[in-house]
Amino acid sequence: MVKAKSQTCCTTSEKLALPDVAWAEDLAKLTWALAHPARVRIVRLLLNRESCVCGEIVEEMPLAQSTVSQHLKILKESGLVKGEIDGPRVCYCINADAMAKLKKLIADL
Amino acid sequence: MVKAKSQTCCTTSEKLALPDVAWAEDLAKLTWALAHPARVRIVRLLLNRESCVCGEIVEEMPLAQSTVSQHLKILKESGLVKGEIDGPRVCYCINADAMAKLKKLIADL
DNA sequence: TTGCCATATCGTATATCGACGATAGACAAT
DNA sequence: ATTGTCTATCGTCGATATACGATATGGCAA
Repeated sequence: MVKAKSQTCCTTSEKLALPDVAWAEDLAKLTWALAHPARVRIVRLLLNRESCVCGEIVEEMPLAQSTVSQHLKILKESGLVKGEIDGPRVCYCINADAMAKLKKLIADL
Repeated sequence: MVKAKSQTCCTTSEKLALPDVAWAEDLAKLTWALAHPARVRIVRLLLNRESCVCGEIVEEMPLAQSTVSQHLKILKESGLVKGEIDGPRVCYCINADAMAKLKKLIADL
């Protein structure tokens, strides 16, 4: 379809430093945590509510408790979410530092 | 370990509108495109170079040409990257609109 | 202790990812 | 037309994601 004339493309061809691999892995890890609609919704939920026990999250999602628990585990592993034991429940909340890091990495893209 | 006293958690408990499902899927689709270090590096490469033919990307990455092509396909499907046929080559570049959308969605989290 | 509740983990099935080599298709040059 | 180059797609493999129900764990209350 689109047929560009030669040389209209690829404006800069000087040698480019390879983007830092560790940095790419950092960002990929954080974005991967958000790479599923259920996890996006969980994060939104936590941001709206400040914090939230697991059971409330399960109620809001059309997923089994065990599935939600797995998503929460992934979010915890990414660092985006923290979980604190609060008696018989677990209270989840956003890790503001990790969220800020994600926002900065994306904004600086 | 960390043992919060009851009621120090879950500060807001009013009814919360379910985050928009379509919106969550939108963001998940974009973040998923970046959820792999190789794709993050490709995006960085394209941002640095304005545009870039496929072959140059392959040279920068420790991956087979077919693998890079697959990652590019995923990036195209997410909308983050556009590819224009330029004679025998394909010139890839960032879709600024999609990138702006991603940045806004993340910033507004 | 016993039982109850909330959460995590296990086990399993299916689907998708991510990698590669091989091959097909498109285009330019000869 | 033939050849060579560049890119996309196919086929395949192992690894991992995602979902669920069943079960284990941990804390609280009686």
